[in-house]
Amino acid sequence: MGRPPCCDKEGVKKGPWTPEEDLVLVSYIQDHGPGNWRAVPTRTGLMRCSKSCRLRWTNYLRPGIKRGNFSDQEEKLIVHLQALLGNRWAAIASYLPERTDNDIKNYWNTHLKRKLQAAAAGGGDAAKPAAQRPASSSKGQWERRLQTDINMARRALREALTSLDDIKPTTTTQQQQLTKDAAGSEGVTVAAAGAADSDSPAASSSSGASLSQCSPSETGPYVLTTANISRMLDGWARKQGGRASGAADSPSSGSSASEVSYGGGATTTIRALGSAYEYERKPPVLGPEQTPLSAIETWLFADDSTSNAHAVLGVPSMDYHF
DNA sequence: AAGAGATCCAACCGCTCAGTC
DNA sequence: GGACTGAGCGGTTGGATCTCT
Repeated sequence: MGRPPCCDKEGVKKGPWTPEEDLVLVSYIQDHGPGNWRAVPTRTGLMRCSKSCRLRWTNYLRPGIKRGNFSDQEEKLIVHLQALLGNRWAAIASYLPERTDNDIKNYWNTHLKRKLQAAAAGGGDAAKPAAQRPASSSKGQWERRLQTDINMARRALREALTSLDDIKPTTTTQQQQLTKDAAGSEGVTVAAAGAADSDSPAASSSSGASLSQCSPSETGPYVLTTANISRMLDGWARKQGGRASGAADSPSSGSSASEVSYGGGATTTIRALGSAYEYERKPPVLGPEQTPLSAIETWLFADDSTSNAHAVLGVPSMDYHF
């Protein structure tokens, strides 16, 4: 039996989302939370497939998403997780809370795969994507396998993180700088989000992610706008019942505001209310004082019993041993 | 300056899984 | 237990942008 389409083909809009659509979706989710995607198009009036709405939210509008500019740590982690898990991008993304599976998948396909192929051609095949293992037919099966292999995963991740030590600066000041850089890119506070990572190469790349730093005169309004919507969401959810699109809510004391510019000049000021991901299912974004992988590392080394990891990664109370 | 090719990424498609009746 | 439905996942594609010649 053929599965019926999730939505009628007629009258369903496709292609890039407009800022107006984004706002409608964001406003709806502010009020109702993500979920029940089937109802979203009808309730919002969006001429979009429910799947499209969900995808737009999870991959672009969801708060706490970091775009582009993959760090060496993230890169290494992705490579090793891919080797362990195969192309299970959602599972891999679960270890990188700020990244979407789509983002990781794209990054893998456009950067890492090629890198590894080049590395393999160069002789070393240690990082060979071993994930050409046959995909299991059942999520339950692979989750069980994952459970079974959890220690192997931890070991491999330790190797990944340890090998970073060869890349990373090793002096104290350099480590501090590294931590600061990571924090700068991770601690996307509403006020300063646009200025994150200004010194990284990728920040000046052509990717849409970096465009959030550009002025409207430098970029089209759309990318800037959606980036700001995403940023706006970083602070949205604390106040129940408040609608950001209304922009009428008074900000809580001391909160910062982010301005969302639309189209050719109409500007909607969105008051950011602080960071609370009320409806967020992924783990919360790490604070600016943490390195981006510390949560993973904490997990990674949770059941080990030695203690030189912090010397390597600058993360306190983390064990690290071989 | 302009055209061709390469690159990147947002979005779509089709499938499977899980929950409900 | 089977049918149905919603949600999620991974593969793929279309088009915008960048780079090279």
